[in-house]
Amino acid sequence: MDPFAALADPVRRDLLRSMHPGPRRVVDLAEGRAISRPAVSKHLRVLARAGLVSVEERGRERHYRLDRTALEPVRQLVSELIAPVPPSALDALELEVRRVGRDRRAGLGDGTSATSTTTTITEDTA
Amino acid sequence: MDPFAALADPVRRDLLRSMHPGPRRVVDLAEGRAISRPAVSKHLRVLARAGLVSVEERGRERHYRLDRTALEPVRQLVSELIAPVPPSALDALELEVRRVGRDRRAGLGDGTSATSTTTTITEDTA
DNA sequence: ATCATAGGTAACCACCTGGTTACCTTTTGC
DNA sequence: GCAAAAGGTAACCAGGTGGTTACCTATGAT
Repeated sequence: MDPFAALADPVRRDLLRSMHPGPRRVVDLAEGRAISRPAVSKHLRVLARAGLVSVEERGRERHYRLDRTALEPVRQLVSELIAPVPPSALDALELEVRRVGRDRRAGLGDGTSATSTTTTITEDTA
Repeated sequence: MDPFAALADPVRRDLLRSMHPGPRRVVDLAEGRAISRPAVSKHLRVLARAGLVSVEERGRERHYRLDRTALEPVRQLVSELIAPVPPSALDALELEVRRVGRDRRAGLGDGTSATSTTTTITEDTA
């Protein structure tokens, strides 16, 4: 289970937030939640396998601690995607534009493209 | 579908990377991949519903463009979790430490805790 | 010694997900 | 006008996910 998949569940994200200030016991982590303790246990196992938490066994208690290093791939992807197109990639973009141009060669004189419609799909509550 | 869930799939992450330099057509996005075009279509719909991409219809082509703004919640969570414990939260940490101390009152004199074992679970290839 | 507490595991279940093939519509090229 | 290309949708299927209850072990408190 990679960190991305582990972060996909809102419960797990919230568990991580709970551990942010410091290690937490399973009972404490389960306390406020609507779901059962075994469910929390499962989520913690997922987080552990993703490397996002480490466990410290203290007697009968297990203290789960956030392991920030496993967030690195996520941080990296986000900055990679947020970053403006690097100069070195401008060639590729240029090529793409030229290829599209070739596809619709002779077509619509200016790029104002009357048929072009940009749509942002909004969660249609299906 | 929230952006976190959308990013959980490696194919979708790669699709986003493909769109990073600029908008891409569905055929182009499907080209290199092992999966069928309808499968790509489905992934694109998921990305669209998460707000991570927008579509520009150009005749029979649909150009999918990365929408960076939808990445904001992800970026925020990561920095929230990576950030060191803010001074204002130190009280909570303190309280937690004190509570644990109360729990094992009279117990183990120093904190060197012989029974304490920190374990980092590594993907056991189940 | 005994009882409560912490917490993991197993078995089960409903539902979602990601993939497929088949098919359909619309636009474009000739 | 007609064939090809772009791409969405439907129906279907296997497998994963998240939840539950029941149960078990181990540690700590009295």
